[in-house]
Amino acid sequence: MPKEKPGIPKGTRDFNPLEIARREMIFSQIRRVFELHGFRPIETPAMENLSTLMGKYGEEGDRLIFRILNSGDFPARVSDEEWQSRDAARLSARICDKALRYDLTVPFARFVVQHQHQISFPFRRYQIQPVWRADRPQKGRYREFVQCDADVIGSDSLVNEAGFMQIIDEVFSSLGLNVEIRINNRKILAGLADYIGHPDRMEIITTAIDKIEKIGMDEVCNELLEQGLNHDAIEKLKPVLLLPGTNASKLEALSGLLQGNQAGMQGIAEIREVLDIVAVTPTDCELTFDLTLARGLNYYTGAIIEVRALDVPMGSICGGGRYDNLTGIFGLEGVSGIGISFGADRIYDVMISLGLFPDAPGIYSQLLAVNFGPRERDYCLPLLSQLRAGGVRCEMYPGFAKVKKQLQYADKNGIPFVLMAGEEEMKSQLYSLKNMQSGEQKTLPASGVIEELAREGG
RNA sequence: GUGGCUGUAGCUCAGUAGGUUAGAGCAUCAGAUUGUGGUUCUGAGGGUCGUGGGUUCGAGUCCCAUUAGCCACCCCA
Repeated sequence: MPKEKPGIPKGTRDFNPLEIARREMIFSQIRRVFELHGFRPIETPAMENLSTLMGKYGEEGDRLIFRILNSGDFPARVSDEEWQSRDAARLSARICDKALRYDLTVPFARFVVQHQHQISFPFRRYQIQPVWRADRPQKGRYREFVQCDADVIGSDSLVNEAGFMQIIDEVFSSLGLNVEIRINNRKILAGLADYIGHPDRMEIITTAIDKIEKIGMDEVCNELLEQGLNHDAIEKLKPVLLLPGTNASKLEALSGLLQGNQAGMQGIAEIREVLDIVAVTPTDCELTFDLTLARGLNYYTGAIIEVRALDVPMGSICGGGRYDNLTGIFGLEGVSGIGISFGADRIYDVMISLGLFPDAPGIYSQLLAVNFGPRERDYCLPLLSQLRAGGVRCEMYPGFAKVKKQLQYADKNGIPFVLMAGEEEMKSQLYSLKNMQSGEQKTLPASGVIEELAREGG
């Protein structure tokens, strides 16, 4: 029998203790800031009904949803004709009722509608859980990754938008990352589409101009041409997208152009108000109004936000926006919400490449008791209990290995103190305590050991 | 879904114009007089060279297929 090679699905990862410690550092900062802003945690299941997810992320999104094959005799429910059709989308809908969650926003919308009678609005929740996408993995792209979402639902006040700017600023400051927050507004993009005479082509226009930075203006124009926009429209659009200057001057110029366009002017007014509110509080991050920011997720209706690391090329590490009617699809109309999502895994990757993690943030025992034999072991165990009662992490080496081996174990696991007690120590009711960093060794009574560990900041 | 690159020990890689028993470093384990680690020294285990076919007297090396991983596009955290 050939042995099975160990492995995990591509795009997924194992995390060792050091990586966990570092990831936990990111999660705890994000959690701390969310809670400081009054958000409260919820959790939802890893899997949702497939129907809950389908159609919420656009055509591309549907394809990237991980489906879960039904249990039992699922083929019996499928006709021969359906099998023969070989239509993946149709078939999967017949043999899969469930799917892994693709993001946290749609499950949250479902949660809100389902529990609307227990929720008082506006509702501020946060959620830190993994999501899954059947994407082809590459740098900064995983098939399983953790999103850290915060949303306010049931309030259309722009204070929320400003609040999220604040949160983003605080999270990245606390992690020591330099970032640029970019903000735009879907209403401005709608106004722009209208302005160039293609009000119905907003989706195409936005996804095209989103690529300006990547492929350049010329390529974007080519793409728009291919999509059926005429020359005049594109020529009209060009100078707008290249508007130079500060946030204020860009907004000024834009409001001149979009005069009389209701959606556009409203978008401009919204951005201005958000910027004004943000200006009241001090922020570290760059906050730029960027007309070319056009996030694809099709449920955004107002503000759209994206954050990028300044010192490392990486996709967006945080994104979000306002959605006016996400709960509508589940039957709760007229509830506006806004939320953001931190991509913990990308933040981790950025911090690794910048070397921002402290050297040894791991959690390990502070003391190892060397195990000389049954009597010596039983002599030490009560002291270990006492130490733990005082909050000192400690452990007894299992089994009676050579002392050399036991010390090696302490060394490799970064355990700073080793407790040794054999014949001699037991006779005089003492313990030998070795400091692994200095090599220094003291012989002390139990109380002395406890004091020493307390002094070392256990 | 489309394209490019790669696949030799647990890990990182060497491997020369195809030629004998495929190497190194790290890691692991064991020893250097039996209660003292991190340094050093010695030794050991571990590979059907991703898989399948082909060319050849002979293939880790050349050709084809297949598979896995990485990178880019698409889209996104």
